[in-house]
Amino acid sequence: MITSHNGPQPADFTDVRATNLAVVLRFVRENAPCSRADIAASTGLNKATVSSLVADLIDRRLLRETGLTEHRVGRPATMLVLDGSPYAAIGIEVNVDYITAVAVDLKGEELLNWRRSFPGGTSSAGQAVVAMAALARRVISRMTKEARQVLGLTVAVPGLVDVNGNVRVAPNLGWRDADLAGDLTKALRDPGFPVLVDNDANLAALAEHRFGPHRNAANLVYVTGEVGVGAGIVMDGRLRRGGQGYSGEIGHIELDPAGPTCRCGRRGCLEAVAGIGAILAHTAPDASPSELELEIDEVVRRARNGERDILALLEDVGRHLGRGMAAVANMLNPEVVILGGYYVPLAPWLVACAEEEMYGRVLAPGGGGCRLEVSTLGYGAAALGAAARVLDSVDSGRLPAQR
Amino acid sequence: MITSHNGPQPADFTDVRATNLAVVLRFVRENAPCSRADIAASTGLNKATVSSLVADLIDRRLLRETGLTEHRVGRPATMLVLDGSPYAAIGIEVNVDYITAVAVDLKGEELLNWRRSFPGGTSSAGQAVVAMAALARRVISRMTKEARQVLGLTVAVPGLVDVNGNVRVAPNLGWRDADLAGDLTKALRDPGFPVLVDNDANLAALAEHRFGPHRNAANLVYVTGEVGVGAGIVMDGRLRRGGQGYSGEIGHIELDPAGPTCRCGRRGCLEAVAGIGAILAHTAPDASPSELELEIDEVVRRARNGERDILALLEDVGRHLGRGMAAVANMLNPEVVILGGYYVPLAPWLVACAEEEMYGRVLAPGGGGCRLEVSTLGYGAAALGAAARVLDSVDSGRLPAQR
DNA sequence: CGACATTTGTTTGGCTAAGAAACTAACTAA
DNA sequence: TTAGTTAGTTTCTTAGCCAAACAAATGTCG
Repeated sequence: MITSHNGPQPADFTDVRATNLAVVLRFVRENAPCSRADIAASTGLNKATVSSLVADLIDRRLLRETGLTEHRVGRPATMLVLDGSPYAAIGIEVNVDYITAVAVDLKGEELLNWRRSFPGGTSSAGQAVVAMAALARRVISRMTKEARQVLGLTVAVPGLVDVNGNVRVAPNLGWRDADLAGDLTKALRDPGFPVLVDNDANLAALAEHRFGPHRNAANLVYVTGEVGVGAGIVMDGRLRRGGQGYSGEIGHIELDPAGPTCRCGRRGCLEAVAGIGAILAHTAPDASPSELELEIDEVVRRARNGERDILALLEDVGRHLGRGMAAVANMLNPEVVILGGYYVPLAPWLVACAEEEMYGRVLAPGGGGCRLEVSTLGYGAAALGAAARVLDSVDSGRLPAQR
Repeated sequence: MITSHNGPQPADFTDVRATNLAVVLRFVRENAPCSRADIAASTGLNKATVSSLVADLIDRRLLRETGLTEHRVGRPATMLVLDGSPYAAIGIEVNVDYITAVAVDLKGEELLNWRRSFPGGTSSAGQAVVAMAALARRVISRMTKEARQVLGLTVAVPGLVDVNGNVRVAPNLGWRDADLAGDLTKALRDPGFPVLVDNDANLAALAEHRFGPHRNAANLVYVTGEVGVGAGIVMDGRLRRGGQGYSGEIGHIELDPAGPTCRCGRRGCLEAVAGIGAILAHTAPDASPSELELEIDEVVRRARNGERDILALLEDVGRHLGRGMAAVANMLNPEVVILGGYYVPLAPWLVACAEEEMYGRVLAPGGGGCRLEVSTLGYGAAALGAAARVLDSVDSGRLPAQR
């Protein structure tokens, strides 16, 4: 059944074509190498239709024929695979102390991953645009040199990004009301591909949804573990941004009215009791943002050494985290909640407690089938998701123009 | 853009037709009376296509031509309206002390609204099926007498209902693992229309989404105010049920580890500090479920009289409720949170406090545009939503067969 | 080895349904 | 009466899916 998801929009033949092109593309992505006959059999599309769709996709160099099948009864099949080579999707993540750029091909293979230090915490949005544009230009020129067409660029920002891609507030960067997408487009002088901006947690969720081990889950939540705690929500296979794009702001869910003071001014917020800050408040109260990674390494070292107070601290944080995740699981019933950011290195000491708390608090029998897992995508999840955002629009049928 | 929302499903012409029929149907629902020319102009469909679609819908008696327009320049337009008369959708709500059945026509006009007392709290699911089937048969025969074709029947159950319509747990009814949809279909002996089961909060949310004053909101949350507190979540225009169908279980979000004990055994759950039970625990600790309505009336009377202790109690509950709703608003960023059930009569004394707490706690600027409102649909919201569930499948293109 | 079975992918023709443009219809205004 | 305006239909074209026949390439078995 076809359903337009942004209100009553009529459909026509080009929509059918786009839908079916996307179906074939996604099928090959998941089942490569496969033959036209496989596609027809599995999708229910007619063989003739599949041939036509595949021809179109080969013309656009999204698919490529590889060799034939080995000895079997009947005519050997021509196998098809994704042809990543002529395209690239760019994701950029801006953060307190660095900017990361990644480029991936259609398959999601990482083509480059550049990190460049940048004083995000003390720079204006304008300065960030200049820095991002410079980095982006280098990435674009590298891609061009490799004869790849850039399909799009998405920027991941730690903060509230509205549905139009304007950054409303980015507390750690000190930005307010910045039209990042517009300014960056201008700075790149009409680059000929879409430039988008989205929240980092949203994009990390997208990365998990496309590349992670739980990519089959239609409902998942990604939780960032930085100084701030945010979430990206995928429900029914798509990112859900809410009315204005501010969904997933779980950091200030109040878990304990008698808890410690949060930087938002209230008490006992999830962020204050289970954020990375809650750990560092005990171990390195004066750490600057750029030292976070080092400090966390130190916490990991001490936990490995079995230091009692650190272990107790982590258990405590884990329990609070579990309580917060129980709220998430109760409200959204996702298949999986994925912990990211600095929760990843700390996971060995956090997750058991968190899981126990969570499962004990989820109302649905068997926890509603919701698991608590740790991200395997590393720190670059948001940048990777930003690139995935570009691929998503290809997957939903907006194919690059024919050669 | 067409997007199939349950995985990669190919599209063909019948999908285009179904989509466009649904577009026209929805347009007329929202803009009746209107002419074919209006439809073409607003939807972007070609005039010829609209004529063909409208002819089809008139054939199926979903639309009807009314008179012509009054004197204007040019040929007068034939106006179109929804033709509710030949169809009916049935919604049934089963509860602790009664079963409600409503029937609506295509426009959502209520055709009947029958309430029948039923000891849900002490009856088995099997007994409930017998009672529901008896009631349903009377409704069906009444509809048949009125020459209406029944398009479907949906049952609203206060409890966890999985994605297949099985009731996993319904604490207040004492049910577990009941295949209500299957059993009711059997009891009705192959009724020739779909029989579905869903959670009451989900369906009430659907009722608000279709009939309520905020029907334009693509993102809304409906909160039940009964002994239990649950939510139905609409995001991007559709009900979001989560992985197994258990989304919206906000009643046991833990707001205060030092709070009063909840019936789930833990402390400080939203339900325990802001549920209706939290009020009655102070005013009528021994009330049985069937006396709830009376007891709430009594609370309203005393609040109207300005009794200090009652007002303080309601303010306190309102503040806790506001904290819970802040968690909802932060996580989902809906356009509106709608309070239902017994919160409605108590709203005059609850909402101001709740709003204040909520707005103060929502991180997004301006509360993320999220308002707190009170349901205007009355106690029958879930039953009405159950009927709306049936209309939804018509609206998404599954039209009844041609005459 | 050759006839036959099996499987793949293409070609042909038919059908559905949307769109463009011309046309008919029914009115107002002057 | 004539011109202008808007509504809705008719006719024709086109996109694109499907079914069925067919061509191609291989294995199998007598």
